[in-house]
Amino acid sequence: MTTHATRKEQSHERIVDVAARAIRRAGYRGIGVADIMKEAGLTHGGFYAHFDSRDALLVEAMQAASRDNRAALSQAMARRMAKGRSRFSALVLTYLHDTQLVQTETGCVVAALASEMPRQDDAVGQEARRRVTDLVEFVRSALPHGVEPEQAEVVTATMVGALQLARTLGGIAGRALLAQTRQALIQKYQPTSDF
Amino acid sequence: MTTHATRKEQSHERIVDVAARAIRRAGYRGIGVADIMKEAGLTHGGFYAHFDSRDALLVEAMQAASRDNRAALSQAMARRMAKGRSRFSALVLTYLHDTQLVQTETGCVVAALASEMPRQDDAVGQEARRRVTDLVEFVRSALPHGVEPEQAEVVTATMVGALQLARTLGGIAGRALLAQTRQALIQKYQPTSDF
DNA sequence: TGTACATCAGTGAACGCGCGTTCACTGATGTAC
DNA sequence: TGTACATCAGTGAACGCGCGTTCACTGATGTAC
Repeated sequence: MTTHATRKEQSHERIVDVAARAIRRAGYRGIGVADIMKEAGLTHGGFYAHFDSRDALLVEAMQAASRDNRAALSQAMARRMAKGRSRFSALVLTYLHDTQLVQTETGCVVAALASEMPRQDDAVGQEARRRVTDLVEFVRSALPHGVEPEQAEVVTATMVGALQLARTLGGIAGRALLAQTRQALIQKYQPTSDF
Repeated sequence: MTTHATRKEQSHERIVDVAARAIRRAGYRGIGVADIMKEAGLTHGGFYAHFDSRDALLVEAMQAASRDNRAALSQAMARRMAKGRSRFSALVLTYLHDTQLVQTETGCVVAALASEMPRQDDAVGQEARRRVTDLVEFVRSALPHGVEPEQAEVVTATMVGALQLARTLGGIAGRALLAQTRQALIQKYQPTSDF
């Protein structure tokens, strides 16, 4: 709980950060322990001094991915709100921005892994559920006044689904899908053009 | 193109059918060639007399999964329409029915694999894009009169996302998310209560 | 109807490879005096 | 300030295992006459 982390803590953080990007880029099973360690500038042997198992790393990686993405999301939203956008519009425009099509590895961990999440057991599955509920709560906190809080689940599903389908389609079709979804969400929940 | 398939064609169909369920249950990488063959009542050696590669099977499996699910979907929708539901309401109520929470292996292949789809190359990636566009077109064909056709993408994203999040959450939370999404979609696009 | 042979569909051992995990060891850092 | 030693963080070889793929072979089915 101080400013200067030990050598080991720095390594730990680096490994988790590499894994947080790797799972979003390649999926839960898309990258191995050895490659993660190499990308963190280490050799694979040292891994188990940091984590009990590969699954334990996945849990920490999901947390880190969520924390980092939430910070970036909030920052980008703040910029839009400073320009007069409502919090809800800022969320939709940021979460479904065209750049999200290719920024999978620093993007939303739920969108990156949603269809793999139901298959995860134990600690990984539990952490996946937390990531979904956290995202839903974040969306709920950004709903415009007057909108029923129960709409948070629907808005979250729409945004997560749209990002996945757009990434699958790619290119022009993907960008069109994102644009239509942005417009539809804002038009439905924030029809008074923003303020 | 006749009624009685050869011995080999029957095996081929059985393998594809097993794979179509396996990828929806476990993901693209969740089951191996040997296990698929065993589940089809064969041994793994014969696999390459049927397919050029594992990827070639995945392509056929996605097609079969889509075809079978579309048939089941249409049938269940027809039952609801016979009871007075509109085509759109029937689609939403069927696609987001509570039973879909656990029927992953016979359910929608897009919902089962959406977050893995953007990572697939070549033939598998191409088939994944086809499965997405096909689903969007099916949804478009079910939109109520008067709704802009461009809404098909948004509705599809909402349904696919909702099914994934609900499956991740599971249990009561999952069913609540499905119910809210069903209600929101029908209320928005088919507010005149159905007919 | 029966025999001889070709083709077909599937078998099971083997391959090279990459994975998660373990472990004996090493070199660097920190502490005691 | 310097020496001796303990601890710490990371190394790299090795393990058992499962995977996709290949291939020589076998038994069953179908065809020719």
